[in-house]
Amino acid sequence: MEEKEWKDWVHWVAEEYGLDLSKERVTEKQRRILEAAIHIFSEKGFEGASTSSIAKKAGVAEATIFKHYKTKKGLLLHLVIPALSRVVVPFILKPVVKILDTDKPLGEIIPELYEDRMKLVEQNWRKIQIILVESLYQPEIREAVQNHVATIIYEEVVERVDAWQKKGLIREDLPAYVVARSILSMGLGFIVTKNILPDKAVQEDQKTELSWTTEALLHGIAGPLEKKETL
Amino acid sequence: MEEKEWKDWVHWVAEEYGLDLSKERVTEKQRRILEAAIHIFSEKGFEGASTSSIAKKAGVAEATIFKHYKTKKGLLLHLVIPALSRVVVPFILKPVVKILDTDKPLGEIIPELYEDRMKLVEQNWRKIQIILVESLYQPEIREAVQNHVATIIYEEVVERVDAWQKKGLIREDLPAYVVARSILSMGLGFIVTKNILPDKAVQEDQKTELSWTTEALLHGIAGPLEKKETL
DNA sequence: CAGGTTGGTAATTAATCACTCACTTCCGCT
DNA sequence: AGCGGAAGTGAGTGATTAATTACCAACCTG
Repeated sequence: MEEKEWKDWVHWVAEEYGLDLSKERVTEKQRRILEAAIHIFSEKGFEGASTSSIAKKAGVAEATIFKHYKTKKGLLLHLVIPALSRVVVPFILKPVVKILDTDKPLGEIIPELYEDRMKLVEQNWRKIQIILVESLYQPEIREAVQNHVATIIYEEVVERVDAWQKKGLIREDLPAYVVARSILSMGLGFIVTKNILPDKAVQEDQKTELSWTTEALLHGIAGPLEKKETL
Repeated sequence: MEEKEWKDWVHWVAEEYGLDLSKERVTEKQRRILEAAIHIFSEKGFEGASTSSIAKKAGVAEATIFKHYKTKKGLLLHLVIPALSRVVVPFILKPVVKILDTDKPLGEIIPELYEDRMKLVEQNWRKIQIILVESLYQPEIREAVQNHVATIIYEEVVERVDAWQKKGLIREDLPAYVVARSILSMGLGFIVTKNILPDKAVQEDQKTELSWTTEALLHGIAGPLEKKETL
């Protein structure tokens, strides 16, 4: 189902902005334009980046950009759309297969998931940054992120949690969506603190840090004198 | 100590950009310029906002902006600096007094802290958004956020956790900074999901949601069949 | 009321912006 | 070989940009 909605959205954007997404043929110069655009957009932001600076960095005439992408915003969307689908699909599909065919305890599965999701984020960081920032200013991108990325990831996690609850691996006295939010929050918080406070908030090697994080997530931070609330 | 460093930074910025921060006297028109700038910067981003549109929204001649703030960036910093100090100080000072003179259990203290920190974020959301986005592109702002906001908040939380660990309220087999990261992560995750997935990720009234979040934080999400890792 | 400071502005500036046009070059196809 | 369309470009376009100028009016202060 999400597959269909996603294609609808892509099709809508393509029509709205006159993008030609059908031909996958990209010339060398087009590749260089996209690469230069990723760098300059992520360094200066969409509005702060000039098409002339992108052309210069790509070693291409400015008119070439407009030949292929019609407008500056068209160029942006040509970056964003493939990046979204390339991040969404692995986020959704990989955990499913990975989890369904193992019987490892959560204490091992979760840090593994965190680890390769973080690798994905690191590899695509520039693109992700562009998408996050521009989703604040461009409604089409915001809607795509909300409806075609965040929602789908979240629902996928909720579904997994639900199954785990039935197996007794997760507490059943908390709603599945609260548990899902907790799992995602701890991962997000790890990434954020690792990037803005590298030496304060992440002091050991990543494996150790992730297993501590998982331990806190699974069994909480309360000490012996803090009594459990009755739900 | 953080007080001194903060003032140093403000002084440095003021000198670097020729800002006059000494005179607190603001005329009516200056107030309207700042207000218009907050709205337009947060809607279009710094680069996307034109000084002429700010002037128009403020009902002021464009030259008036430059009379007072010298450059467009000067105007930005005149927004950012007071906003930073107005967010930093309550974030740091309020929890200390609030916690030191109560003996409530963490199960009550933590949701209260989350709640009024969230109120603070909501009230200052436009300014916070500007600061976060521009810290990606403007090194001075990034450094201020890292060194004068994030670090200080983080260290404050670590200090609290340390004290709680000695009282037995928090597990002692996890490093204090990991616990602090967990507390901040759950709060951040709550705010983020509440804003991008309002109806999926936050379904009940805020009080209930916060107490569930706290419960997950304090006692974990693991079920009876997930055994505790030996640390 | 002379003299200086401050708040405010209309008009203008040079630079830069996204984008277009007329044109050439390249390449696959028959 | 040669045609046709796509790829690519140099030289601009008008509009908009941040910032400056030169100037006015209202204020204190002595």
